[in-house]
Amino acid sequence: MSWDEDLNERKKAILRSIVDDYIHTAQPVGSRTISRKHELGLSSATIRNEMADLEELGYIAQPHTSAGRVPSDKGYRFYVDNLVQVQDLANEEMLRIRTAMDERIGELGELVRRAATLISAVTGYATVAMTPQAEENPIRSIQIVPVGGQRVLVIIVASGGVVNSRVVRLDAELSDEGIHCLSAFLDQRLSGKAVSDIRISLMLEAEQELGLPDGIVLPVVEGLRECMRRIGHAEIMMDGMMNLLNFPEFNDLFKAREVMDLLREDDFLVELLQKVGKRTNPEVRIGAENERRSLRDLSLVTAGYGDGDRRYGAIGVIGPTRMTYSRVIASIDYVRKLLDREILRMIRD
Amino acid sequence: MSWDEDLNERKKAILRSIVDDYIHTAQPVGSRTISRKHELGLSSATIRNEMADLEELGYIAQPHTSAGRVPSDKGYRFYVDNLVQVQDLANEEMLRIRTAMDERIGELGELVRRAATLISAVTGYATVAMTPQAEENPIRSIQIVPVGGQRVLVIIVASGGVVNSRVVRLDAELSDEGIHCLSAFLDQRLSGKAVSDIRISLMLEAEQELGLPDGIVLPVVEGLRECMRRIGHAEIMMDGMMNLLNFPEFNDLFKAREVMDLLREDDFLVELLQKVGKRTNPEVRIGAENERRSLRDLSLVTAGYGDGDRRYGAIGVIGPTRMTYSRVIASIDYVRKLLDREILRMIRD
DNA sequence: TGTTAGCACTCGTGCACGTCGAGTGCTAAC
DNA sequence: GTTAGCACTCGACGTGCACGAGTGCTAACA
Repeated sequence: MSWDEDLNERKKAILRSIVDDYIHTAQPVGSRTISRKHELGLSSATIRNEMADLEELGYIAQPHTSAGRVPSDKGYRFYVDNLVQVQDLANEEMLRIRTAMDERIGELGELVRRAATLISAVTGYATVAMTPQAEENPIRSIQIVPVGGQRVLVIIVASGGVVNSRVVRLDAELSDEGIHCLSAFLDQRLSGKAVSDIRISLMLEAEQELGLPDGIVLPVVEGLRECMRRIGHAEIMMDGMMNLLNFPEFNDLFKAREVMDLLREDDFLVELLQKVGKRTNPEVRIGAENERRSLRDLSLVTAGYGDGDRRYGAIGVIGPTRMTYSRVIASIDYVRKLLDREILRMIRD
Repeated sequence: MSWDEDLNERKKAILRSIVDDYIHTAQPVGSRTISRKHELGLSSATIRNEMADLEELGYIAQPHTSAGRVPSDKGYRFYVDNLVQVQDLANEEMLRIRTAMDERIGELGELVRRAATLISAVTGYATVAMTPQAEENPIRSIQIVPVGGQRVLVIIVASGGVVNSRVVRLDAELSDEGIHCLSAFLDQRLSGKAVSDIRISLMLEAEQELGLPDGIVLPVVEGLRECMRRIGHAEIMMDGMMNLLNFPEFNDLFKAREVMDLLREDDFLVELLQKVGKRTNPEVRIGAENERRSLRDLSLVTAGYGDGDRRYGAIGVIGPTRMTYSRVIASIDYVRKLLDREILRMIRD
């Protein structure tokens, strides 16, 4: 759209005032309010005239005749595209985020979860995050480590350096050496392969060659499969959903439930975040720009992170359309950068 | 209390009818409803007389003059102690739970999380669960495993067979053999010790004796400490909070928020569940029997699980006072038994 | 003596109506 | 082009009223 032709500077200033005010109060904004609070040097009557124009152009709307104005989706869109000034987070906030993200965490999932927690703490909205996924990820190495009590820790490192592990209970006893041999065997046979290459023949071979009893190889392989399943499937992390209940737009319990239910649909969230996956710059989807009906009163700010190539995930903030876009965009962008850095640190080897 | 003297059989039957009905409808129960729905062979007038008595005795109450009756906390208490018939879950339900709990899961935390999910799925309420904790748990064994990219997996097994692991990024490069040596060194030096025995002297010793560069031992030890911290501190798992929004008693958004906020106070939940920790039989706390103000409209059913000795955790269901006690008690008891079994499997070695 | 039918009474719910005030659009004056 | 003034609109809120569910009480019945 060719926005700039539409609005002169004064209209822009007034629109900005309306949006800013509404973001804070959640109440329709009247002409008098603007002429008092914001120092535009204009009387309420003048502002009323401009507001009538803005309404005709579709940037704002009136909930009912004698109410103030409320930004429309188009109004928010213009605000986000042209009016909002994204400024860096405060130094303390950046420091806090950086410190929390910089604790030598070696597992991506843990890091992403932490990122989500930080973002919702900083913004006060709900955050969703998706871990990178890479189906048909070749196995780089496998290790089986005894942890006592007929249990072993199954560790898998996939290409790209993703690690996953799981404690598995065996159905039979096996010496530490036996476990070590099995570990070496599986590592040697499966390195470079995909998990779908694990076949029954391989399992039988392992049992025969190493002289293993029943009840060893099967649980281990099940564990490997589960680990690879977790690596291959994107994992969704969430935080701060309860924050949403603070906002008056969720006073309608039905709406609140609708959104909460939506946020439990992992499949939907995966699809949503995959779409934005590769776009690193924060992207804003406002109200009805969202396809899902239950999101049409909400806004979504998303950004992708990743290694710049195959492995990418995304983070997103969900809040009312009158969210503090500048702050949200700044936070999400900052955290994204940190994630990018960490992911590069992890895969370099 | 010496309940039985208070109520004759007919009063008991009427009280049971009131509670049963109210649990389903959440509407005050009138005398006519009872005389129609429940086949007691009594007219509404008779029932009215009995209800007046029950009210005087404090078992039921009237929200206002022309409304039906609602069970009081005392009424629920009597119902739970004397009237409710706990019956086993349906066979399919038990099977479903058993199958999900029986997947050779070797890590207690994972198991407990699954237990919580199952309980809230079966009951339709919210579930909280606490993992066993054992502060000052001696270390049984330590293993450090390279996973590529200057990262190692730090694995700790504490007494009682609890396993915890974490991927840690090192600040310097180290060969696989070097890592192996460090692993053996730490394992040998720290087995049987508590985590508080890790001193700077030990770390310096490790660096000198093994000729390690800076940036290796510190991250590893930090990782160990974090693992032990997780093992030592009880972890709280939750599931099904959103279920609560379904119930009309949460239509008051303020109340809903209050409860949700409470459920985020891990400290409070730990304290709560620790109190019941060792009592294995399901215990019911109704309404005002709870100390916390925000729980006074809710009921809590809890049960402890563990090895019968030092290590114990607890699970609990939170719902409106008009919860389906029989079902909740049955579910929680069944899951508890399975947890007991698994925990014994894990520590035997 | 226990049970029941009948009836007056209570009180929350839903609806119509009136008042109040915030905010608007329009007009005329500056 | 800007602003003061004014009539108008409409939601919020309070009041009054009819309705109905449910009660307690009394008197009749078994």
